[in-house]
Amino acid sequence: MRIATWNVNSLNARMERVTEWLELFAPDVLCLQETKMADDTFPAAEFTELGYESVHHGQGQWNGVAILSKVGIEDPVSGFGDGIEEDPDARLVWATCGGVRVASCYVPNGRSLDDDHYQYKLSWLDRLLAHLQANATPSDDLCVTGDFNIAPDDRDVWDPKVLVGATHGSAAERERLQALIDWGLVDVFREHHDEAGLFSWWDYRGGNFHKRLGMRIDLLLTSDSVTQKTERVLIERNARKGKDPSDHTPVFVDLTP
DNA sequence: ATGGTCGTTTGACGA
Repeated sequence: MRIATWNVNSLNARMERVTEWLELFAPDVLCLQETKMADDTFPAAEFTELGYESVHHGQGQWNGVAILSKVGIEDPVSGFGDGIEEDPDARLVWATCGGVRVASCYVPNGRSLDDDHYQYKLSWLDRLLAHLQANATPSDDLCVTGDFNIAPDDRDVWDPKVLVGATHGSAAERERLQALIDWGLVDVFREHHDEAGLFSWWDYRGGNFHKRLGMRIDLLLTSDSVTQKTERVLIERNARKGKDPSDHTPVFVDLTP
């Protein structure tokens, strides 16, 4: 089973690239982030024609997350569903696909360390952990994936200096990510690759992709049973090339049956 | 020279 994640930076703008990628890589599950559309404009019928069931949690011009699956969409949940005040942003959707509980997450960017949005980012990550504690156990088959807007360590950014005094690598963010890992998840990409400089996002500006100036912020966090079944984890860098790419490229994991 | 690019959109703002 192949589970992929991709921040598409507008599904309207990216639909051709997404359908092309589905045909080329035939993931069983594809988690999307930043669809930037409302539920009533999500192109579910087009995905059905390609063999995918789907669930979308959108709001309109910003945010929006989805899960596409060829192996079933069971028990979909949008948002945290924890009875506390609803998240104002559409950033989380869950579904069980082929026996794996999958989350498509779009963690808040944070903007800057002195911005209210940074506190929202930290509290959002706290709430994700609380949601896991309340709704899952580490012995479940879990794949919590998406755009975390966190570079887990200094190998995951082209120059660690850009993270000094900035978001994406602050101690508080990395502590939140570590708390998810301590609960019972693994950044499964790092089970298979040690090198620095393997990125999933590159700023559109300044030719950063071609200069290899990026970050690895799109993560697949797997529970132990899923980690044990992992054959490979790949960043599909070619999807960042060519006409009208997203600024993120897909990352996927292949599991043995 | 203190920007650079895309997306939402038609004036800025978010990433």
